[in-house]
Amino acid sequence: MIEEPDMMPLDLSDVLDALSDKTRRRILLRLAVADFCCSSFSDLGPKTRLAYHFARLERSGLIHVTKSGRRRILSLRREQVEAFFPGVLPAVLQNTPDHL
Amino acid sequence: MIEEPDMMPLDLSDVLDALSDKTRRRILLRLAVADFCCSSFSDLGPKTRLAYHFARLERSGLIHVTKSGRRRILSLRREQVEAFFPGVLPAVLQNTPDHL
DNA sequence: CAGATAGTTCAACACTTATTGAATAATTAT
DNA sequence: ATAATTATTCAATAAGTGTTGAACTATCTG
Repeated sequence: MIEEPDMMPLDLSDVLDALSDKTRRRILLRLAVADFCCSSFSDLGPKTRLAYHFARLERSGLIHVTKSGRRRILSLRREQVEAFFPGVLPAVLQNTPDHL
Repeated sequence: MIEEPDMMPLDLSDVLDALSDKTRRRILLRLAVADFCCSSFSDLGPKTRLAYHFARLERSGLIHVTKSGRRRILSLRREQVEAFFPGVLPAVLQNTPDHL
């Protein structure tokens, strides 16, 4: 099995728009530490609201979602984002407080 | 006359939202080089459309507008943005191509 | 099989955004 | 005062955003 290159091109407007929401930034901040499943974020809002933001993050290309049993594992597409727009994601996340 | 501190607080969501538009990023890219009046950007779109984007940039706190005769001079609030969200603006502008 | 778990999709709603043409205001020049 | 320049404001329109509750799908457990 070869690693998927997963080089779907990113659009800076889409990325920044995805980053412009506080809930989405908080999600990304946690994913910068480790992968998590959707329900790990339940403290950030009701699941139906989160599902919307997960989908938003996925179609911007910032995260990747993998099915694992009945879970969906979210992971940050750090290298890809950095390859397209170096410096942007680190700068934004460094200015995103982790406290609720 | 004392310099205005002009420390109106910036909000990261507002800033990123302002940065998520390509036309607005192109405006900022030019303002990173020098101050310009509104009509200097006429190649980026009709004036009424630009007026909307100028207003959007101003209320996000990214630019400042000064009257000078019949002109309005736009300037980038670089220090203030950098003071609030270090690294964000440079990272975004470095990933914004200058060509049309 | 039934029941719980994990998560999405849908429809409805209120709100915001971006764009355009027409009208307007302010300033300067003749 | 008239006209030109610079730029904004307004109303209308079309499309996108974020939120919610209800319904749904899929998976696992007993």
